[in-house]
Amino acid sequence: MDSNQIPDIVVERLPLYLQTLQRLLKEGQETTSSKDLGNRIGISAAQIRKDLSHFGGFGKQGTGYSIKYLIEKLEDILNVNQVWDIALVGVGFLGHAIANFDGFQNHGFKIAYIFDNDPGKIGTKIGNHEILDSKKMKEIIKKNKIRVVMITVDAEHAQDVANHAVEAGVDAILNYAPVKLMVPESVQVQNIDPILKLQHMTYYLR
Amino acid sequence: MDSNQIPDIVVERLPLYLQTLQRLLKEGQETTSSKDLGNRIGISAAQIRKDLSHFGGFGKQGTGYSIKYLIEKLEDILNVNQVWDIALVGVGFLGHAIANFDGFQNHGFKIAYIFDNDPGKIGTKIGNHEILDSKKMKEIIKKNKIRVVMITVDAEHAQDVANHAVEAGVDAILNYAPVKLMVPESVQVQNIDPILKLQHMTYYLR
DNA sequence: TAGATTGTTAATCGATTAACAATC
DNA sequence: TAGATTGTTAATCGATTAACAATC
Repeated sequence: MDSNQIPDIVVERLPLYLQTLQRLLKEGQETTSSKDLGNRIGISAAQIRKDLSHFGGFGKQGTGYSIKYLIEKLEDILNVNQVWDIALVGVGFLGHAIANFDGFQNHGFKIAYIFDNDPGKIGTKIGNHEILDSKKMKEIIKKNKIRVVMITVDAEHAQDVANHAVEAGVDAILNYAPVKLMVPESVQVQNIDPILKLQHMTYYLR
Repeated sequence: MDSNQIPDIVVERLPLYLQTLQRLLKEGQETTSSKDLGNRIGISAAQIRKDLSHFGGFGKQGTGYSIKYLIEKLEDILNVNQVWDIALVGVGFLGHAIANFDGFQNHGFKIAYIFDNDPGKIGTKIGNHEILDSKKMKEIIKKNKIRVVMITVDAEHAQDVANHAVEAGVDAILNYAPVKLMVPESVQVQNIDPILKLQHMTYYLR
């Protein structure tokens, strides 16, 4: 166990470990080793052991790790042994796709509120969610203590939405707009931008 | 100029530099400095200069970088001074959203072919693209020398699609399915998975 | 017991930062 | 000229890997 600050690059790998372990469990496997897990993920066994050792000793010499137990531990560490209500802001094609995505539920998340500022959309439904007026976002986030927001509005409005969300008390933002959001240091931001990923790959295409 | 292998972590940052420079150009700015750019992106000026120095000297002492010139150079380096035709496979909500996204065009990409295996979808249209039968994917990719594929099918079918794409000659895959794809070393893979990003953030939420 | 695999320490490797001469 | 900023070298920092005693 290490009570110092955990490097963020280690934290970043934990969800990947969790995902892989969950797949193995589903496939009926009961134990794994750092070697096995590393092979599947494409990283070294040493790195997996080192990463996990920041949080404790979860394995047994000779036999490796109980998948079920390690999943539990990782869920605890990542705080996904609970369900986080998410507010989704922006109902374009992308927001619509995310609102209809059913993969969040089993992994610690739930789209709980959906906002848009288009009068033509407000009041209509996606699944069983009514689209709410963005004007009410701040109030509703505050009242329901929502801490996680997904932003799927266009680049021009993303910073505005982020500002309102932060004022309402949100402290994690998953941003799909192609802009760097300016937020207080205490607020987590992660970006998803397919263009950056594509351009990263085309570098290698000659 | 450095003729050795460029670290991938450097390559990964270049699209972000390009994106930021394009925004600055749009805002009417004509020159920038490593300090200015660093401030906007949230990294050090030294790192930007070091990164760029792998590819050549693009700036002028005292005045910094011509934004227009640096954009040109980065587009050359990233091979996005051309338009890459992309094949999109899987027309669920997400595939639909991507097919309708108009942000690719100006950044080096174009959705050129869309595939699905659902007879109810084949032959219907998204915008002016007809949805084609996945059975024809391999042939069409080969014939049209498509090198980039986006996979938006579910986790169970993603590896299958990847296999066919690779057999057809594709060498870059943007994968939205929550699985690690097994492909030859020569094939680039990038993953987009919102759950991993969300769990990365919830680690920090106490 | 013999084989396998952990958790941890030390060694290696690589990335970032600081500093500065060169020069616009 | 004086101020600003580059490109590059050396110093620092941090992450990954190798190795191994402990032990299931």
